This record gives sequence, C-alpha cells and structure tokens, in this order.
Amino acid sequence: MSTSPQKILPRAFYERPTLEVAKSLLGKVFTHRTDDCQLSGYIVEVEAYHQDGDSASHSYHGRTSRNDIMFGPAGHLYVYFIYGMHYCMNVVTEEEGIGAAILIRAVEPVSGIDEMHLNRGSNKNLQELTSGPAKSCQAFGISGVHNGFSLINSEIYILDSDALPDSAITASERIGIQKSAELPWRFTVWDNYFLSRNAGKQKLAKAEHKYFE
DNA sequence: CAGTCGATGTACT
DNA sequence: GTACATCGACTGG
Repeated sequence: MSTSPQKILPRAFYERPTLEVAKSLLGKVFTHRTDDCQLSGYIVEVEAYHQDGDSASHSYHGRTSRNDIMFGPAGHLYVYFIYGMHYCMNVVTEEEGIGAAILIRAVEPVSGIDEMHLNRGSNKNLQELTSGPAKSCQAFGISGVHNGFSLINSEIYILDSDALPDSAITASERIGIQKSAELPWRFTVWDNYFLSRNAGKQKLAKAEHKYFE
C-alpha cells in the first residue's frame, strides 16, 4: 500500500470507454463519508452497461426519466430501485449524451465495517455484508436519494490505487439478465472472497487482500 | 451443498 | 399487465 495521500478519481477517469473504466475500477476504493464514519472498500466485481448493442442496458431504448443520469456527464452515481425492495448503484461513464454506466456488484470491506453491519441488519457474517449489488448499496447506506450524486465533489467518491495485474482480472457473462446475456461484460477480481457468485467451478477461497497489500 | 420461490414498487408496453 | 442488473428463506438430497 502506498504511503502517499490517496487521490479521488477525477472525471477524466470515468470519461473513457466503458469497458476500460470497468476493468480499471477493480481494486479502487469506493468510499462514503458520513457524519459518523468513513465507509470504504475495494471494488471487486463490476458489470458494464452501454446503449450501443446492449439490450440489457437501461439506456438501450433511449433517454427516459429513470435512466437520465446515465446520459449525463461521467463521474456521477446512477442509483435505481429494483424488485420492489433493493437499490443498485452504478458509476456513469463516457461523455455527456452517451448512456453508459458500470454496476458495482461487490466490494471487499475496508473501513466502517461495524457501521456496515448495522446498515445490513443482524446475523450477517462478513461475506454477506457486500457480496452483491443490493447488499453493497445497503451496507454503504446508498439509496435513491443518492441518484445523480457527483463522485468528484460529494461525500461519495472513489479513491485511486495501483492498477491490478491483468492476471488478477476475470471477464465473464453478466448475472441476472436475460437480454444480451452472452456479452462478457462482468469483471471480477479473481477468486476474491466477496464476489456475488463464484466465477467458475473453482472452490471459492478466502483470498481477500491477495492483491491489495 | 443446489434448486426453488415469494416479497414488493416502479417503469414501461 | 409484465418484467425487473436481487435477496433470503426454505426445501430436498
């Protein structure tokens, strides 16, 4: 771990091709600074969504009131409500006018873990805290009120970190979708303990911190 | 373990 | 009406 002060990722980081941003988001430190504490964790699983050729994307059929944030400037949070009870969070990519974003599906907790337990409710083990998109939102206290928040100058931001080696990153099909299901636009930190699902047939090893020391 | 299924609100056809 | 970028409780082996 570097000893230099950690830097908030600038807008230029997000204003790039979505698949590049998705891969380079792995290992970065998602952070929500609240009045009481700082919730943070390494991003270990993401999925890319784009208006071009991706019928699973909320933006595929054009701009609406729900997906409006996806078409706005990069570096903002797109939060949506799903299945009547859950929130999922995305980071908006590409230049303004293009509807693209990256779903944050799993995080490895770093700080504020006690607060995450409170946010998630009782009787959860550590792995259950953030091993899914709606779990991560709940653990980090993210909900619909945060839709459209800037990741550049608000209490929600992502800190830079050293890039992971390519050998640590796995691409696979996205989870929980029917359309465009063949696109390999899910990116994971290989074998991380906090993934929402196992990437393959391998037994899920308790390998957190493997790439983050 | 793996598979199934109900909960529950909103966007969109 | 129907589908939905999910989760957790429950079943059976």
